[in-house]
Amino acid sequence: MKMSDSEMKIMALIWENGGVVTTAWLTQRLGETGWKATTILTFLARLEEKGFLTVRKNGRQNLYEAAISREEYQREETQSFIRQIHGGSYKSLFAALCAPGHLTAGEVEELRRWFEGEDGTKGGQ
Amino acid sequence: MKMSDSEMKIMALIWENGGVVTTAWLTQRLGETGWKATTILTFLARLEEKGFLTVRKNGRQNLYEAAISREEYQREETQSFIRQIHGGSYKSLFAALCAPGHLTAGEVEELRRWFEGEDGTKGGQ
DNA sequence: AAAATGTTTTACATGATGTAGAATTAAAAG
DNA sequence: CTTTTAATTCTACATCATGTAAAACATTTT
Repeated sequence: MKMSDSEMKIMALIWENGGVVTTAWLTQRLGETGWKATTILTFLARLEEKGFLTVRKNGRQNLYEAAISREEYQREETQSFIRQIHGGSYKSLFAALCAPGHLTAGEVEELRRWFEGEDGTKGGQ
Repeated sequence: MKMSDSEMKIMALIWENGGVVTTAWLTQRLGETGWKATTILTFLARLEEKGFLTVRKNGRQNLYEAAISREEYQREETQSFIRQIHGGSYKSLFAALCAPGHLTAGEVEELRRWFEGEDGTKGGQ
């Protein structure tokens, strides 16, 4: 299940916050979007339906908490992306990354160094 | 502009073929999908609208040719993916790839070796 | 001219997404 | 304890992408 752009914007805030958030807190942070309160609530409800958030109540207020970490979501999306666009081939992905005009030589070098430090057993940073 | 799954299936055949294809050829290859001729034509028309195919006529037949290579499409999708899911960070992508349960330690090692051979100036694989 | 064949138009259902008013419910105030 | 207030849930709807294909149209063949 994928997040829409709007849903992603909300999840980004929740992930950033790192804990339980209230609608009020979110609404305040989302002020610049111009979204009405009910619009935000709709997105939150959909995020719960999709399994990305858990909701519980405190009095009449809702408390939301991420049900998946940003890293886990990124991992899942990355796997799905490689399957869809690169036919499941990591090499195809790497070739795309290394193509001229995308990663610069310097960036490739940086990643190579980073790679040398990887042992494949530790998780994302 | 993105390709839908059905459109992608068609493009895969065209890319595989490497040259100009006719509807008849495609219809034959797409036999197992069970798509009606007009359905295929609809997908082809949409692929042209989206700029992925060029069409020209030979008598009453249409001739289709890819307007973008598979590699170029993969590059564009990869860039867009990194922006959307990893906030533009290559490191975030790599961290997701190296997370336990995705690439195996052996695959990481293989990629690391492959990376060492890269100089960042040459194109696809 | 008629028939066959390939293409273009038009159509429509379904589902995702953005958007938010209405209705409901629960807490706070009086 | 009743009325107000504030937060949430329901319901609604327009738009767009997608899958699907019949109907209509245009060319060749026969």
